[in-house]
Amino acid sequence: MTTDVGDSPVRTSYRHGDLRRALIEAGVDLAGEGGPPAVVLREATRRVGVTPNAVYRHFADRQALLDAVCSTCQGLVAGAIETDQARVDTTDLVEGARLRFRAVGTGYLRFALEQPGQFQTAFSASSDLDSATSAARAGPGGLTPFQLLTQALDDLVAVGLLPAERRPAAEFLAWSAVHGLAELLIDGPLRALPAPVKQTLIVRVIDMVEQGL
Amino acid sequence: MTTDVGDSPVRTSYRHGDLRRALIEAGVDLAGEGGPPAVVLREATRRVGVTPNAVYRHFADRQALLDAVCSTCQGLVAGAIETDQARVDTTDLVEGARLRFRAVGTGYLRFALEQPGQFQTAFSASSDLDSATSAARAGPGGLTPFQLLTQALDDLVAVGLLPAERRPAAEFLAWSAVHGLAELLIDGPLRALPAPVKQTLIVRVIDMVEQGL
DNA sequence: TGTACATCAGTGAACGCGCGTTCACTGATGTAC
DNA sequence: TGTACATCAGTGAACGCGCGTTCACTGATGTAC
Repeated sequence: MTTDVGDSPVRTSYRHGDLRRALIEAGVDLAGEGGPPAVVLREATRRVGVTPNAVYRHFADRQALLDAVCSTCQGLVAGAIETDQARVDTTDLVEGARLRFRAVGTGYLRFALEQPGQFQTAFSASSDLDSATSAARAGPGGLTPFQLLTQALDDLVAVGLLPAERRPAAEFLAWSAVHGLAELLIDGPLRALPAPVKQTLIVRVIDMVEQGL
Repeated sequence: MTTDVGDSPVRTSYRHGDLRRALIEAGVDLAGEGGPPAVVLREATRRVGVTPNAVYRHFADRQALLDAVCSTCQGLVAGAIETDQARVDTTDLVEGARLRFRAVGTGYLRFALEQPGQFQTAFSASSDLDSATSAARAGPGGLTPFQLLTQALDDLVAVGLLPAERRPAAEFLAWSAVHGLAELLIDGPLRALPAPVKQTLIVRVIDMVEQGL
């Protein structure tokens, strides 16, 4: 099909090389364009340049491909959170913990706005949050989005910003508020708001979580 | 097709009588079984006992039917909120306003748990929140869910429980937290939780909103 | 009160579409001798 | 180093399915005279 710059010809269609990964990547692209329902098996094969039935060498069925795509999208969310956390620059331990906690929210929401389709896919029906069986859900740092949130809350307690008795279930309170805002901003009634207003809402929701926790 | 108990025979298939309403009702049932994608035009006509193309006498296309179903589902959510608000029984004006505010959250979440598919349909992509053009979104009291929330917040301010300077955009903060919890409980990672634990989370999220606002 | 007629809500048949999946196959690759 | 062979990742053709939608039609209903 094509040849390398080097002297050894490389067939990209027959013996693809890494068709499994290529299909997942195509699926992630599709998810970005239209969420989970857009992850269409035949379309993924079209983009990779392969016959539809080739999928079945690597996945049991369409659902298995979709599951892999969901996990990968969750890993991308984790990466966005890690990026925001890495930007925190302070020597103050307490303030550092506080800002890294907030970065979970900002990273999560930033990704939701930048890649709404992939975001929705990441947290659609069938996906787990922290199962250790698959590393695909994790970001470069090895943690899933949910695990990053859990750790940030543990750090808040360790540093004295969150009373230990309020720690239980705190991840679900924080997650609810931030996830709900994401849904309203992406899909719901707030989707038409101008970007700066959206940013203001993001800050205010994270404020509310910080105070209400 | 069938006859009434009375002396006048009633044809239920030909000249249906109120096919438009019957199709919407079938659509709401379908939404309850599988959310928006389950609102399948042909299936709705099957349930009503009518030919698929009969739909086009009453709706421009499938999307128009789905829109009507979404609005109706939003009206059902409004009804659930009104029910919870009606249960508030106190002569204390301040406490009454506070409890009716919380009832917006409990009614919303109660409906989400009881009718997840209809809930998701109510607030899916294409639906508005407060447009006055359609009364279908309103409950028996004539207000949409969003309008009920807005009013409850206004009452909090009137009664002195919410400082006026914190009023702006408060509906979006409250809505985010409650809506997010609904998503996590229905569709997301919390869907397998036992019912009592879910109830505890509901109370805690509403607490968080009340304190964080 | 009776008859002629226009209306229009339904029918019946058919369409093209893209989907996921299955079948028997082929032929490049890596391995054993 | 050369040859025979098993493996298995891909092909090509086809399937049945249910969907939304369009067409020309029919016949019960309500209205005008």
